[in-house]
Amino acid sequence: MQDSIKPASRKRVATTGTRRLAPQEREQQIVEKAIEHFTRHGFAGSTRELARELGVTQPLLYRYFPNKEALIDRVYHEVFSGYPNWEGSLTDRALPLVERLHSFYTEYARVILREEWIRIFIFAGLTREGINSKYLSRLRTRVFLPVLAEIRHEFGIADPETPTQLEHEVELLWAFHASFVYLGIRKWIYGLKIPKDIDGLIKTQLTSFLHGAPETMRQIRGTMVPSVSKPKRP
Amino acid sequence: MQDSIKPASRKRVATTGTRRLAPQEREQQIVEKAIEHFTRHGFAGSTRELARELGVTQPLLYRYFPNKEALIDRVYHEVFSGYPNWEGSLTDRALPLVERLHSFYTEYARVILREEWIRIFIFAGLTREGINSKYLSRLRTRVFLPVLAEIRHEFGIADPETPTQLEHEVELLWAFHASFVYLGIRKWIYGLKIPKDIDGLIKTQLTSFLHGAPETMRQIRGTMVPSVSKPKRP
DNA sequence: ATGTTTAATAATCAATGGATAATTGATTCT
DNA sequence: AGAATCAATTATCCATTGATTATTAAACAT
Repeated sequence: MQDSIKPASRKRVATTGTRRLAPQEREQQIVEKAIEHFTRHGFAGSTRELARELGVTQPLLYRYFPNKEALIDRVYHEVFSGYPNWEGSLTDRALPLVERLHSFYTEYARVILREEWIRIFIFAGLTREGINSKYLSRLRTRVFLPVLAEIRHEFGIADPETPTQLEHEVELLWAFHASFVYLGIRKWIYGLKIPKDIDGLIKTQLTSFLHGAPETMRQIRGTMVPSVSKPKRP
Repeated sequence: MQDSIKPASRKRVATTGTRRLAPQEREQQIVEKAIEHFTRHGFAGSTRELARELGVTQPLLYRYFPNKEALIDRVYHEVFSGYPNWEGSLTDRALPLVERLHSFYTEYARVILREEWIRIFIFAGLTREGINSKYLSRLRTRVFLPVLAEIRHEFGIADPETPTQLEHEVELLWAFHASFVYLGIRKWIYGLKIPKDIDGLIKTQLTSFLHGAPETMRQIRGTMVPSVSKPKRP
């Protein structure tokens, strides 16, 4: 079992029957397998089976986490934290808007089209009400609103005149965004095949979006008259 | 099933403490509450709590369903069956395409934006691999492909020349479709507010889609050259 | 009324799963 | 080498849950 020989520093390289790891290592190992486990079975996945997958007894988990809930929290944050300022480049007008959007969504897709991202996000939404709100409101302020501003700038569209007009614009962005998230849902929840060429896909959707959205934003201005309803001007 | 005609027909009108219902009624009652129950808690929701919500003992459920699995199956089919030929009107060229799409998606949204539809569909996808395939392949053949054909016809676009081109077109439709499904996901899974004016929203998305998609379909023809790669013609 | 049918309950089982306490044994320090 | 430390296991508890069996009692037929 233990390759006892050697100076103490000789850590066992995670063969089966791994015993007595450094706490830090063991914790990391648990978290990683827990992500895998909860990704597959949801948060209802049992600690016993998780322990089995780790090749470890179930009570050991309780040395590292006070209860199952704490482990779940850790898993959630491990998956959804630590993406710093991704969105920064969206407003860099040195580059053409299409390119900015393309490179942002390329990176974004790379992250969210992973099995654990999609499934854990959805599992979390289903069973822990409101837990995703922080992520989603960041998405709105750091992506949706800036992108809308860039589109208005690029296509010379006036700012929205009412909150309702703004919300309609935001909906256009939700729709665009959804086309990528739903790709992940189709793959990792419905079990469908999706195109391999994600990059080509992003280009196509982007083309479609940039043809459709600006024109629609203009119409939103024209149709949805602000406060005191003016007569429509044809 | 003797529906004993006559005076005897005086059934207790489901006050609390309802005992001894006609089997048919009881079964219906169980199914309805089960839809509610599994919608909220997923298929992991316990039969005991379901029984409690019904005001009935848990073993009674086993008089009506051989096991929990059978009840779940029934719930699934109750929610996702029995929508006959919805899609028929999509190809009725007597009406303008915009109107056809508008009325189809109005009706479609009315159905899928319900809590039980969204949540049970997702719960099912997450825990029973492939169970949604039948529904989804019907969606493709009865909605996506016909709509694409109608768009080509309306905008004078040639048929796709390769399977890949077709799949890119289908992706455009998935994206459009996703904008509605994701509305339900935002509401019933993320717990976000969504616009009240769904009808206005459908119109906006439709405008955007019909501005963007046809143009993109033309580009797909131009860019993705069939089999033996011809030189691009500008 | 009386007996038959059967909807519904009471009682109970066995398996599962989260959590705790006591024990073992590998590693490290002196 | 021997003692101390603490990672990991063993044993066990108890609540929950799907499922079965035996019993009760409401409704109907005669």
